[in-house]
Amino acid sequence: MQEVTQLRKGIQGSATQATLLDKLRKLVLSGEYPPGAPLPELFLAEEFEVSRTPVREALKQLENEGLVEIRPKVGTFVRIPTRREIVELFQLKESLEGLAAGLLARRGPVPELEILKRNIEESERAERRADTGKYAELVHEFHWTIVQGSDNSKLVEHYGRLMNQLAYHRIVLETVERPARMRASIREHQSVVDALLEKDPVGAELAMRGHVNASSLAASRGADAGSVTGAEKEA
Amino acid sequence: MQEVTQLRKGIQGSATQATLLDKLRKLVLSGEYPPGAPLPELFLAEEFEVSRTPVREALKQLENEGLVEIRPKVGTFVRIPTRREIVELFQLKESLEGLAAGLLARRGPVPELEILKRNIEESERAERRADTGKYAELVHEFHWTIVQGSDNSKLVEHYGRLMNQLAYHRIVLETVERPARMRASIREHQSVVDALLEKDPVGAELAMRGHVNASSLAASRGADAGSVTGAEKEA
DNA sequence: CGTAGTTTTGATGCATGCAAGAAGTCACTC
DNA sequence: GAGTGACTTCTTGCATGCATCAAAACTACG
Repeated sequence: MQEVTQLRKGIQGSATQATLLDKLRKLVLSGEYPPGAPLPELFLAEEFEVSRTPVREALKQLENEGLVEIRPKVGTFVRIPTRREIVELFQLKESLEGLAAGLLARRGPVPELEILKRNIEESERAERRADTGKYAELVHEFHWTIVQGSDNSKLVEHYGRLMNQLAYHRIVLETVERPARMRASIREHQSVVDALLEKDPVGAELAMRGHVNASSLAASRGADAGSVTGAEKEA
Repeated sequence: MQEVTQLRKGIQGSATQATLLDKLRKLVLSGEYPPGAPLPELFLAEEFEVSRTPVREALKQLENEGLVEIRPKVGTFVRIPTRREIVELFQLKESLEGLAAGLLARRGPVPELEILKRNIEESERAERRADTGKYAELVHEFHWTIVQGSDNSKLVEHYGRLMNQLAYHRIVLETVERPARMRASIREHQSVVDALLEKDPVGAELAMRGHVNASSLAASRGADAGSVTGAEKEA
């Protein structure tokens, strides 16, 4: 095993660490390792055919991102999220996306606007086809486009962290954008774009915040309904 | 040296790592290691009388916090901040503190209000005495009290990261709350508290954002004036 | 004198050994 | 049978060695 590793290191360069972190993050986010599951360094090291050292570093990073909990001298575990945290994260989401929309509106004519318009059209098609998978993907894109269009790298950075923590709760949230809300959600997207077209920062921010808020309300209601049932589906 | 370390480990438990991280962070934030300075693992290891491993972990953490930059296979360096980043961070600060003020206003009667009122009184005294040190400290406290009063742990967490990155730019920013702005700043604090007393979330948020925005404008103007001159003062 | 190729240096990235500690297990006592 | 104590096991935390690689220094050549 040692020789194999050495070889791969020689070939791949030091992309090992970043790759490893990504893999681990994906496994936690997807629920492959469910909340509460232990993540022993040695086990993961063998799993990924590296030594404990890079695994350790990756785990520390994940702890920093809020996905796992390291109990000193005991072990690392996938964090168990609380409902309260979800509410808190949605409050943050609202604020950050509102900021992004406002900044984007201030930027004048930007390519993002075309992308958003097309996104809405596609969303409508997906809604008509009742293609919830495609729809969810488009929603995700819509929000990210606005954030990245804010042209504020620090905002993007913090938003990314936030979304990682929220994506982690996707288990709970996947039931969210259910058909009943899809139409309303699209209308809200449209009004955000309208404000952007009119270069109205305040309007854009308010529209965005209203939208996120509405989604979050639907989300928490959804979570109340069937929270645990969908937990193992993704794995 | 090895035995000494072993001993200390036995005595102190595993508080070593957290302590080390704090020390390193402080050294970077204070400018002891100025922007651009290299941070070789071996050097730091000897400096703190530990091995490279814990140093490495601490450095990775600092990279994650945006304070240092790790160039693979080359080395770690104290990050050189750009002016643009400062603007970006202030935009985020405005948004997050606005959110916090709004949330706090929604919470009804809370002990934080008394703290804030006292803070303003003390600030006025400090202003009359032209005690800029005390005044800066009070401003810091004011803002943190509001954020922590939001009762949103995730907000506090993200705000903390943000402020670390901003504190890092303190070198540039310290010239900010100059006497000319102190009185205006206190008035703005007062209007925030007024809105809080009236349990007016929207008003509180707007007041807070207006205040942060005004500070940030003053800050960037200050930075434009004498940015580099004060750089070594703090070290 | 400038430039390309080569060597040397110095730092990181990873693997591994060892000690310390926490948690669960088992036996022993009352 | 229940509770308490020692013990075993499993895991982390840290130290250190070695291979790798980037960049600087040096040399030779045009």
